[in-house]
Amino acid sequence: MTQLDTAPARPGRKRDHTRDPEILNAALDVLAETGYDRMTVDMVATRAKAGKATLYRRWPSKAELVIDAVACLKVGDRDAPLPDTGSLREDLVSQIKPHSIDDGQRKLRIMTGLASMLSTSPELARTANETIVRPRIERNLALFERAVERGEIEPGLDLELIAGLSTALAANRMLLEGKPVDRDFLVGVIDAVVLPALGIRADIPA
Amino acid sequence: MTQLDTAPARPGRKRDHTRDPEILNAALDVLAETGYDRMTVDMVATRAKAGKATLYRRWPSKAELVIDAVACLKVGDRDAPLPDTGSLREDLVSQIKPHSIDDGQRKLRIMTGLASMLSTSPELARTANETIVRPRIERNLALFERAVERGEIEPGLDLELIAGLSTALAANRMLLEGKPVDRDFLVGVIDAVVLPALGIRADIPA
DNA sequence: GGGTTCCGAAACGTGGAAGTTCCGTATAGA
DNA sequence: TCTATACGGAACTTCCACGTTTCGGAACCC
Repeated sequence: MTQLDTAPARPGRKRDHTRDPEILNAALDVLAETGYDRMTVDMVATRAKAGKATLYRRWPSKAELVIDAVACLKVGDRDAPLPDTGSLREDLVSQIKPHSIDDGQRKLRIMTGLASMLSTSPELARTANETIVRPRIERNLALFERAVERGEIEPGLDLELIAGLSTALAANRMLLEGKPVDRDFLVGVIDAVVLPALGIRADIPA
Repeated sequence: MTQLDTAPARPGRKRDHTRDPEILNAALDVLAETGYDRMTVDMVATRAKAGKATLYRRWPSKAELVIDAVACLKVGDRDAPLPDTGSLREDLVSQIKPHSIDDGQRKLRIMTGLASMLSTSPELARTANETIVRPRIERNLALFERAVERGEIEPGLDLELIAGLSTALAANRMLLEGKPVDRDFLVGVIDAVVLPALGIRADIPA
């Protein structure tokens, strides 16, 4: 019905969409550092070495820019192969790599920056949940289910709840206690909470 | 040196300090509902049926008003007697009362509203931690230690970590999943995570 | 009772950030 | 080559919330 239906061929310079990821990444960085409310569009533009007009040409508002940035957030090592050592503990621990820790810290900071919006915008809450926390939980669930098939843990447990333990505790530690989420902490959570909840006694107590 | 050193006796109407708690409570309500950045001093004044000038006569800025409100937050049932049923599970479950659930939900929402400030203001982070989350953890720790003395759980566990499980999971559930933190959920956390982490097998599986 | 201060309410000044427009330059289509 | 658009950069407008001041009235001390 509109003139754009049949004639989208406009003259003039085309938008350089290769810059989109840089802008969205800059938005995520500023978001992680300052939080949604204190973050300004100027900060994002400066960080991305772009003009503010360029940003508003592509996203209608600050809110939509942030939503898109979260939605396009690199899913991290989703495609990385799941470890399969035959031992659930080894599988879980082998997932804790320096790269994975840094990635997790950044995502945690992004979630913190979004916190004030999560209760206001259900759409953003759903997007953030699906792109940031779900992938991590899904990986844990996959490891758990393989352990069930091996007979290492018994069926019937609330795996969903247990798979979310590490992220919840990590968020708590960083936000409230202000302590770093390092390898020792994550291994400690696995041994002290996750494995016991799965019915696996700590076999390396000393 | 100033005239206030020796002569604090000023004439005129005195400040009605009985209104302080109402104002601080209104501030906490608005904070829980809208979050720190979207909260305005006008909202607090209107909610408290007070003038904005009255608020600024007592607190020099919005930030200090909020800090004071959090610091003066009613510590809830800190003085309520600890349950002592002889069974750790009974002790933990008996703490879950309707009043306690509502109180916890409100405090969780306040923490959410503060989230954007926690990483900015260490003073506020410490205050919020001490008045909101620590009391709950301390109660759990006390119950745990009595269970250690009874021989119900073995010593040497990371009780500090385990005592913070329920609050961390409750925050996660409300903020990310948007589901209510009700009695069933809290009991489920105790049975599926807390007690196993303490080395107590679930004795009521069926 | 006079003077001083507090009260709630409303108007006011100010700064900062969202969103818009303009500029000079660069790039693509006709 | 000419025109229309995108680009980075900066000025600009608009809006909103902090924080201040003013006002009529009420409470308290002398």
